[in-house]
Amino acid sequence: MTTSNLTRKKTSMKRRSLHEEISDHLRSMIIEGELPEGERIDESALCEQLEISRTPLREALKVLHSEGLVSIEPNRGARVAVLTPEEFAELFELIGGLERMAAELAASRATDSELKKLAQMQTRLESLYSAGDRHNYFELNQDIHRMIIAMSRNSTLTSLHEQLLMRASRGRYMAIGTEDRWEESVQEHQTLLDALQAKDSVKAGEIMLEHVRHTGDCAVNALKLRKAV
Amino acid sequence: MTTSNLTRKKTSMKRRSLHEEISDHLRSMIIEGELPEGERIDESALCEQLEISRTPLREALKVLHSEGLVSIEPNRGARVAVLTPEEFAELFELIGGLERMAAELAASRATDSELKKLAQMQTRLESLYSAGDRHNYFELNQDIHRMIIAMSRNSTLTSLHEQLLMRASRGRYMAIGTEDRWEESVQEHQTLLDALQAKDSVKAGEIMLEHVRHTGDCAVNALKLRKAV
DNA sequence: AGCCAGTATCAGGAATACATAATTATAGCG
DNA sequence: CGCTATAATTATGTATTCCTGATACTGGCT
Repeated sequence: MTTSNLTRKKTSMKRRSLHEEISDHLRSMIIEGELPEGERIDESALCEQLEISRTPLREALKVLHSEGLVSIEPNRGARVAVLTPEEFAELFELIGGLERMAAELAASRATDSELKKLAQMQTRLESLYSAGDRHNYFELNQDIHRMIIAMSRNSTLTSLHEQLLMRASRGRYMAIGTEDRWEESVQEHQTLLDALQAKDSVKAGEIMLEHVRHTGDCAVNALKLRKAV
Repeated sequence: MTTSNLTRKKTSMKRRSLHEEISDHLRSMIIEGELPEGERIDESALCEQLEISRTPLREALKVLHSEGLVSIEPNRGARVAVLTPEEFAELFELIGGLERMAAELAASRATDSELKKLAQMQTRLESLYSAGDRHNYFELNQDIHRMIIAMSRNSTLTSLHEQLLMRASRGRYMAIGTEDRWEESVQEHQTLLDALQAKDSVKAGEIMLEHVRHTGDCAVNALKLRKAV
């Protein structure tokens, strides 16, 4: 039997299941802070609010749980995962390692056009810094990091990084809480760019690791202070 | 054979939900190869086999999906995720980076008793190598790696590593497919131990990275060959 | 004979219904 | 008056049912 499936060609229609959409929705609700840390997640209430049934919601909660955004206690329901300073520090340590790896790989794998794009982003970053536009600076900063991760040409690494970033994102904005750290950060980005352009893997990795470590330490301290209140 | 060891006796009721047990069960089924790569997962059939209903099974599938062990196409069901050589290579690259990080941290954080324990394991590893006991060698090898990860004192890193190892485990055993690589591997473990005992973070990290990279390359090649058949 | 259309069948997705554990309220007792 | 035990209530966990989209089959057509 010749099963030549010519009609198998299926345009990647984004057929999103309900639980997928709910996952995304809840994920942003958590990240945006709409659902605060530790908040109890009342299934029935949320179902009513989102106008869905419990089945897909519960599936979504399982997904978010294994992403580390939600904690589930058997027979006691789900709540938005609380991030202790210790966990947050661990997370940043981990992210630092991943970004270092990415920077190393990026140094050896990046194309010229990618480097050029990165240079442009860096220029814009500096102007945003000069303008004191903290919000857009922060956004662009994240984009630059994401760009470097993507330049590693490792999609597994990329998606994992993205996921960890989400877990950490609730605290990450604190990183640029102080002006002096801000200036330092811009500097580090520049030297990192230099290393990448020079295709110096080791150096790029080192700079990135230090950069993230600094950022992380800042954020951890900010978080500890805030928790102490 | 068809006997389900998913007995849920009320007497031994742990706090584990059904979907959690199912997740674990399916996870081992996949890792053990009982459910081969690409195998379609028929929900009704599995439910009947495990004597449960579809609801918890589907929840478990969502979890396994976000762990990367199962792929889900909307309206087309779930199947055991297939690991292409490319993905496998990415995975190993990633694991390499994580283990390097762990080795670096371990070098600075390990206690003397941990180092002693590790040295004992190394001794045993060498004797297993001499005896040609491949199976136990492989087991101990994994334990050593896990031990070093644990010595990093970063539980987030540890659990992530464990998860990635699962995804890769179906191909990992191929790593020691050749004798010469085997001997090399034992050597690398020894020098790694030396570096850890000397608390030389950088060196420990480098050795670990190289070690995993070698192992990975071997495994990737083996996988490619096998896929080509 | 091969191909396409229409239909039948089936499996997965979502909603509802049911069971059970946890929490809270209440009543009885000390 | 307070404490404990037990009942009521609520929310979670699981099963069942319904619905919808996908695949397979059949029959008519070129």
